[in-house]
Amino acid sequence: MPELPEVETVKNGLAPIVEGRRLFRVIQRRDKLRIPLPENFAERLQGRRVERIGRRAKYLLFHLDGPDILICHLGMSGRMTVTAAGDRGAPDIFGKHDHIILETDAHDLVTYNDPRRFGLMTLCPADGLDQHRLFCHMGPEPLGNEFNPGYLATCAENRRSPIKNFLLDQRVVAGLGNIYVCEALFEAGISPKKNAGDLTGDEAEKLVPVIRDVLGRAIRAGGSSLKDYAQIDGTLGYFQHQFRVYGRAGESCPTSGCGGEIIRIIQGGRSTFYCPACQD
DNA sequence: CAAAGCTCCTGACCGC
DNA sequence: TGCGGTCAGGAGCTTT
Repeated sequence: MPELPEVETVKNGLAPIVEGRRLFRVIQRRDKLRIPLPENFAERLQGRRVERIGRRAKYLLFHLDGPDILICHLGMSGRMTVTAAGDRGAPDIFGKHDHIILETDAHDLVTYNDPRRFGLMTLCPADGLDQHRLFCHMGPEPLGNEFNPGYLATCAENRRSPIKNFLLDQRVVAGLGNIYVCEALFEAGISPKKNAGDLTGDEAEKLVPVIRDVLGRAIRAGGSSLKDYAQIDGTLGYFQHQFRVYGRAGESCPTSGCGGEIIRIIQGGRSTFYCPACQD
């Protein structure tokens, strides 16, 4: 599933295709994704120039020369595919789950495909992004300066939920998903079951750089993946990571000398993978 | 206000 | 081979 590093990689892959380009044509093949698409969605995008593509949390932002910003979320199963102008068949053939197609004035296609439709696209006034309902309660970026041990410790005070759930709360920090929270807690040696309110200052000091490091490594891996492989099938942002605990229930703990076994538990209805021996 | 529960959706997987 | 049942999962919204 696309987590923050994948979204960053998608952003970097789309930038050279769309930045500075006008949207020559926009094809909308259904009324709604996770939420309804806005009125006149395609018409409002068509003819606009993409000034810049950005990211906030796991949202892609297409900054346009018109009144709107295009907001995209890839949800669970969303993908962006680039089809170069020279590789297009005639006529265009679209897949069952190809929902939105952006054609640039260079006639490259950017296709949004999402089988489960947990993703969304919407528009928001260019000067009102921070006031938009999706963003107005959002916490700081995990890679930004505002997310630091002091902030995290203050935020965690008196909180009664497990640290795992706490870190997934987008109001606390925006863009962390299930995989990277599991990985970061493992690398920081903190139990996912620990109450957020019981987080010590030392643990906050450890956790913040670990989160940055885990995300940073994945982004760098995505960058190299993009460079090496993105041309093959045009799909952006998916690459193989070596996760230490995620998806590894039953395997032995990768910490040398630990000897524990990674287990899977459910927290807040979601899988958590961790080593009960070295995360306490 | 915080925390828990609900919801959207389909592919994958399982047992018969 | 096919079919019904079950499950996962991001994150905003609703309820407690």
